[in-house]
Amino acid sequence: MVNTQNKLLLIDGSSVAFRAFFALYNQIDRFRAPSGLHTNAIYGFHLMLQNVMQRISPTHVLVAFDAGKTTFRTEMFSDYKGGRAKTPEEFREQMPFIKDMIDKLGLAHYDLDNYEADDIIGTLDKMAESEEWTVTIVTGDKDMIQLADSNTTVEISKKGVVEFEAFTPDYLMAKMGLTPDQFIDLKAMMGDNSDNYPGITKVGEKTALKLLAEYGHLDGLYANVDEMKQSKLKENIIADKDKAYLARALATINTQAPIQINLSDLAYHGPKKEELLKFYGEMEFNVFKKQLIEGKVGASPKRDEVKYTDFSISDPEISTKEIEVNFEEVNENPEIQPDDFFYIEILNENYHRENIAVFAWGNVKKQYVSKNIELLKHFKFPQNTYDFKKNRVLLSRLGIKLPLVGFDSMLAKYLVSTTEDNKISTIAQLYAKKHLVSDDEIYGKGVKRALPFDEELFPHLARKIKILTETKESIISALKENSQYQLLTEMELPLAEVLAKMEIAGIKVKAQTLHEIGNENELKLSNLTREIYDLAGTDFNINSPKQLGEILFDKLELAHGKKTKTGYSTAVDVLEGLASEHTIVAKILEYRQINKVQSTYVQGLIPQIAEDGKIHTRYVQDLTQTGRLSSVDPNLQNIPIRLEEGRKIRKAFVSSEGSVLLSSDYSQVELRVLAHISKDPNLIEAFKNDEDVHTATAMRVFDIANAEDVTANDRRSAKAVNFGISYGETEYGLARRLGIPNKEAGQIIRTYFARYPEIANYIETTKREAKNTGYVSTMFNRRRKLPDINARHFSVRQAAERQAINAPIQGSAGDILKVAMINLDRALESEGLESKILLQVHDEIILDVPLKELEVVKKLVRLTMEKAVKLVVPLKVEENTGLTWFEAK
DNA sequence: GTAATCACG
DNA sequence: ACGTACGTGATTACT
Repeated sequence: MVNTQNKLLLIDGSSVAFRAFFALYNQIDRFRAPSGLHTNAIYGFHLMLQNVMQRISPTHVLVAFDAGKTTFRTEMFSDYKGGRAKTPEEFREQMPFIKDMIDKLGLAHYDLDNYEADDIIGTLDKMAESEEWTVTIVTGDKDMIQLADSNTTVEISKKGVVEFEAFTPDYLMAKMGLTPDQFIDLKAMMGDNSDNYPGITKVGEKTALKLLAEYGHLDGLYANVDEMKQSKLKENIIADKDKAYLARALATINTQAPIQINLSDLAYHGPKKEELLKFYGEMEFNVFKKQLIEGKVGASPKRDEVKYTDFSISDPEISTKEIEVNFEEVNENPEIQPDDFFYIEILNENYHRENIAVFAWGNVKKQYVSKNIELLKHFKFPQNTYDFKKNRVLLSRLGIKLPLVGFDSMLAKYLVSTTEDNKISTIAQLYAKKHLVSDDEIYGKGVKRALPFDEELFPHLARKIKILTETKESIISALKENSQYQLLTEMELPLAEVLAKMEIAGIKVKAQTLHEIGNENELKLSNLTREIYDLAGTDFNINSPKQLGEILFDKLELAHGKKTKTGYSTAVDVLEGLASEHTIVAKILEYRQINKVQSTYVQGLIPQIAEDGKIHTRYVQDLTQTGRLSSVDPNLQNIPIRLEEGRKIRKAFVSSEGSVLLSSDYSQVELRVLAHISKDPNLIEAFKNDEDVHTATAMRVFDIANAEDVTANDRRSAKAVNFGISYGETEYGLARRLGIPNKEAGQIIRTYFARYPEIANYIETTKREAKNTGYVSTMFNRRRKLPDINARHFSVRQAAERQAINAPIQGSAGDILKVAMINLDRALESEGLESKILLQVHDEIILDVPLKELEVVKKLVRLTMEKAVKLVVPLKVEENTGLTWFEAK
C-alpha cells in the first residue's frame, strides 16, 4: 500500500455545526422541514461538507464531535467553558440529524466521553502523521492551529460556511510570526474568554506577541522574568504564573486520547444514495435531491481514482467548480451582438478619478476583452450593462456617450432584493449557484491592489460577462413575478442617466471660503482646548470618548448616565443633561460641534475639490433598504444646516457664473404619503386645507379648539408624535424624547390613534402583510424584505416591525422624488433650457439656473415636483434661491 | 476592523 | 424580561 497517497480529512463537527447554525441564522425561518424541525445548521453543514470534500478529495474522513458537558479539562478547571450562553434549542434539535446525515453521506463520525473533538482530531492527526499521510483539519476553533505541521493543514472557517483560512506553519509564521507550538503559549498568556479561562492580567494579543518575540516561549518568559525592568506588566506576569500554566494546559490539545477507532475505519467509499435521497426528502433539501438524482452518483469511487463527483456536481448553493470561459482579446474590429453584456473594469471605486483598466463584452458562448480604449470610440454598445451610471460616466470622460440600455443587472438585482449586496459574485451565487472569484482575490487589497497579468485578468472579466448573461433571464423572471419590471425600465434606468449628468456636472465649491472658515475654527478650537484643560486640571484627548469619560465621571465625579459597551457614554444628550453641573460641559459641547465641522467639512471637503473647482459626488443607487439614494466620496447629503456654526459651510457651495442655485423641496412629503397610503380622513383634510400639520395634530390630540391656542410646546409635542408615528415609535421612546412620564406619552399616542384611526389601521395592516409575505412594498412596488419579522427575539422582531411601518413611507417618498427628477430632466431637455440639476437630498432638488431662466425654471420645477404623482392630498413644494447654498435655503 | 460620535433627511 | 425611531456616511480613537 502506498501510504503517501492517503489524504485524511478531520472535521471538528461541533464547531462547524455551530458556525453553520449562525451563518444561516437570519434565515432560520426559511429553513424548516415539514416536520417543523429547523434545518439551517444541517443545510449549512452539508454545504460545508460538499465544499471541503470537493476541494480536498480525501481518501479518509472523520467528523469528530464533543461528547458531553464535562471533560478532563473540567477536572483541571471547574469553570471551563462556564458562563457560556445556553445553546439554543433550535440548534440542539438539529445535532442528531447532522450525525445521521454524515452517516448517509458515507462519512465516519465519532465522539468520546470526557474528551473534546479537538483531542480526537489531535490524536488521529498524530496517528496519520506516523503513517506519513497528508492531513487537513477543518474547524472554527483557532486553537487547532497548534496542530499545523509539514503534513497537516488547519483550515479555520472565516466567513459563512465555505470560506476558510488555511494555516500551515509557513502561513502562521508569515501572518503572526509564530510557530504552531508558540501558538499554544499565545493562548496561555492571553487566556480565552469564550472558554472562560484567564491568562495573564492585562495581556492581550499584542502584548503576548511581543513577549513571544522576545522570549520564545512561556518557559522562556518565566526563566527571564526577573530581568525585566520594573513595570505593571512584570508584576502581572509574576503574579499570574499559575494562571498562565493552567491556561496552557487547557489550551493544549491531547494527542493521546484513548480512542477506539483506527485510521482504516475512516476510509471513504461514497454516499448511501437511497438513504440519502430519503433524508433529503424529509429535510426538503430539494436541490440536493435533484442534483443527486441527476448526478453521476452510482458506484462508489474506486480506490485509485477518487474523484467524488457526487460532491462536485451536487453543490446547489456555491459550486467551487471553475466557471468555464471561451474568450479572446480583441484589438480591432470588435464583434458585438445587440443582446451582449458590456462591462468596464476600474481598479478602485471612484469612477470620476479612476481610469478604465480593461473592458469586456459578449455572452455565454463567447466573451471578448480589450484594453484598447480606441476601440470604444466606434463601439456598437450592446443592450445590457452592470452599473449603467458608472459606465456612462467613465465613457463620458472619453467624450463617448453610452446609449441607454434595456437591462442592468446591478439595478435589477437591487430591486429584486435589497437584503444582500449586488456584486456580480453575489448574483453568481444567487442566480447561477456558482462561485465567482472575488475582485479582492484577483486585484489584491489596499496598497497591494494592482492589475494582474492578462492571463489572470482576462478570464476574470470573461467570467463576469458569462455570469451576467447567464443570470439575466432569472433576474428578469423574478422582477416580473414581483411586478417590478417597469420599476427597472421606467424608474431606475432613466434615473441612472439623470444621476450621471448630475455627478458629471458637479457643484462649484470655493476652497478659499472653506479655508477662511477653517482658520476661524482653528482659533476657536485652540481657545476651547485650553479652557477645557484648565477646567479639567489636566491635558487629555478631548476627541477620545474614553479619556473624556474618565475626566467627567471619574475625575470630576459628574453623575454618569447610560453606558456604552466600552465605558461611559459622552454623547450629546448625556452631556446636555450635565451642562448645569459643571462649566466644562458646555465647552466640550462647543468644542465637539466646531471640531466636527472642521474635520469633516473643512478638512474633509477641501481635498475633494477637483481640478475644475467642483465637487463630484457619487450617488449610490443600489444600497439603501428603502430605495433612497445615498451619496459618497464625499457625502453631499449631510452638509450642515441645523446649527449656525456648521451652516456656514454652505457658503462655500456656489452657483456658476451668471447663475443662481435653486433649491426646491417637498414640504412634509412623508406625512403626505402616509395620508395617501392610510387614507386617514383627518390627516387628508389637514393637508387639503393646507393647514400646519403639526398644529392640526396638536389641536386634535390635545383637544384644542382654536389654532391660536396651540402653544409652542403643544406643537413641539405634536411634531414629535407626527414624526414618531412613521417610524413606529413606542410609548417609551416618545416619553424620552419629550421628557414626559411614560404614562403621559402613552396617553398621547392613544389619543392620536383615536383621532387618526386609519393610521392605526395602516400600522396593523402593514405589520400583518409583512408577517404573511415577508416583505412590504412602496406605491411603486419597490420591496423591502423583512427576514426578522417573525423572529423569536422580542427586540429583533420589534425592530423589523418598525422597519415594516417606515419602509413604505420613506420608500414611496423616495420614489416620488425619483420620478420628479426624471420628469424634470426631460422637461429641461425638451424646453432647451441650460439649467442643470446638481444635487438631490432625499426631499429636495438643487439646480444651477442661469438668471435669465430663473422665473421659468422655478415654476417648471415646482410644477414637475407637484405633479410627479397624483396622491389623494396635494404635494407642496417650497423653494429658495441664492448665489450660495447658504442663501438658497 | 469596530465602536462611538455626529452630520443630514 | 426585553429595550426603546427610520434611513444614511465620515471622522476619530483604539486594538
